Amino acid sequence: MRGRPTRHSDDHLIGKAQEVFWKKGYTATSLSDLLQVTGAGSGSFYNTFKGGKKEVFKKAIIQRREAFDQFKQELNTSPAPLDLIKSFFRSIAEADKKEHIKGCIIANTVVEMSFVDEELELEAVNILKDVEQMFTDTIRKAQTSKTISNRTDPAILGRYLITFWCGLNTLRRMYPDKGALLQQIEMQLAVIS
Amino acid sequence: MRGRPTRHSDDHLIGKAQEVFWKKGYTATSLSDLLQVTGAGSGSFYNTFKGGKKEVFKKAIIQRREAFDQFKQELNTSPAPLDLIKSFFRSIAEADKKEHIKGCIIANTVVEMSFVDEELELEAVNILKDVEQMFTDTIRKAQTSKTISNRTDPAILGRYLITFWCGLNTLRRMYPDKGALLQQIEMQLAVIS
DNA sequence: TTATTTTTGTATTGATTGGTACAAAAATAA
DNA sequence: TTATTTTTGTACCAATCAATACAAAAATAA
Repeated sequence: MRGRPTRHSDDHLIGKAQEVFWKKGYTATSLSDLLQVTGAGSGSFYNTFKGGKKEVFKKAIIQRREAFDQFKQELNTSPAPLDLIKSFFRSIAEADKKEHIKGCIIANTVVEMSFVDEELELEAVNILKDVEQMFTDTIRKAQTSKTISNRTDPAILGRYLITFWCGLNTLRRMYPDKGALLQQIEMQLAVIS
Repeated sequence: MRGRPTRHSDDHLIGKAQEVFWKKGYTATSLSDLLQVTGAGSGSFYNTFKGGKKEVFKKAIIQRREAFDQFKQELNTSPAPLDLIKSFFRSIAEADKKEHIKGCIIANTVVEMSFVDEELELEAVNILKDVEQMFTDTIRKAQTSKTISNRTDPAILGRYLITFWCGLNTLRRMYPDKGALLQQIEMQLAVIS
């Protein structure tokens, strides 16, 4: 391939941009924020992302979807998939304060984008629905294999877990504290047993 | 009192501003948005709110706190306060689509302001904590009066309800639909019984 | 009436916004 | 080497941002 070598790979730019978007959200993140954190100049930046700020944000969101898809793969090969999901919830309590306050970038996006950008809103909503589907499927299997005794419709319990996830996204900011969060996580996970 | 009469009362300005903030959030709402929706000119606007955009937002938030305080008053004189809270949750399902997508301005603010404005973030967090306290107190009374049989620590159940409220704030955007929401609301309220 | 006070409307500010233009740099292909 | 291609860095752009300056308007007080 011809041309001057790239100093800033797409992944590097998206990764760094994601960090800022995760903290400040889409609207509050300025282009100069992105240029500063990535180290790229605006010429280089727009050469990479013709769609500008919105394109990078979308790619940052898609990167989170891919991380989720990878988790789903691990679930599929796990002997106890429901335990893996429960462990994931419990591990949230272990995060440090800054991570609590950042929350989940997908849930954040659903809240922020409602009347700001329809396309980005839908993208984020669809990811949450995929996560919900994963919850539902896993719970259904756990019911079939008699791993859990709760016989409530798995669709309702899956929706219960995604609601908990989104609630946790705010609770973590109210109480960015391991003890408080773990107590609530254990109480809510006990429903799925 | 001397001086030219006010065409735009504080309450009118705050009320109209609140509508825009509720939909678009703090950052995405521009001053010209506010001037357009209120009908005021920038001179008049800044004469009323020396603190500019931030002052109006704070007053819009405080107005929501006052609406909550009023609900708390009604709770205090109610013969069945827990039922009033449950009815409130159920009434959420009845809202129309636009209301679902707007969600709760306080929960929205907690999510948006994390790394944007510490003062506004704290203000919103404190309101949610007050709501949680109301949940906890009401549940404690219902346990004492043997209105409910669940003997879990009321602090945990109060925190459970505020987590549900915040989760609902995102679930409503995923499924702005009466049936889906009511099903989830009934399932989660059943825990408090 | 005249002086004073307050709100209103308009013009305008400087700073920041997202985004372009363009030439130099730095690689490969011919 | 020379031509071509792509990235980079800098200068710059129009539009919008939140906010101010200021005089006319419209009331009350003296």
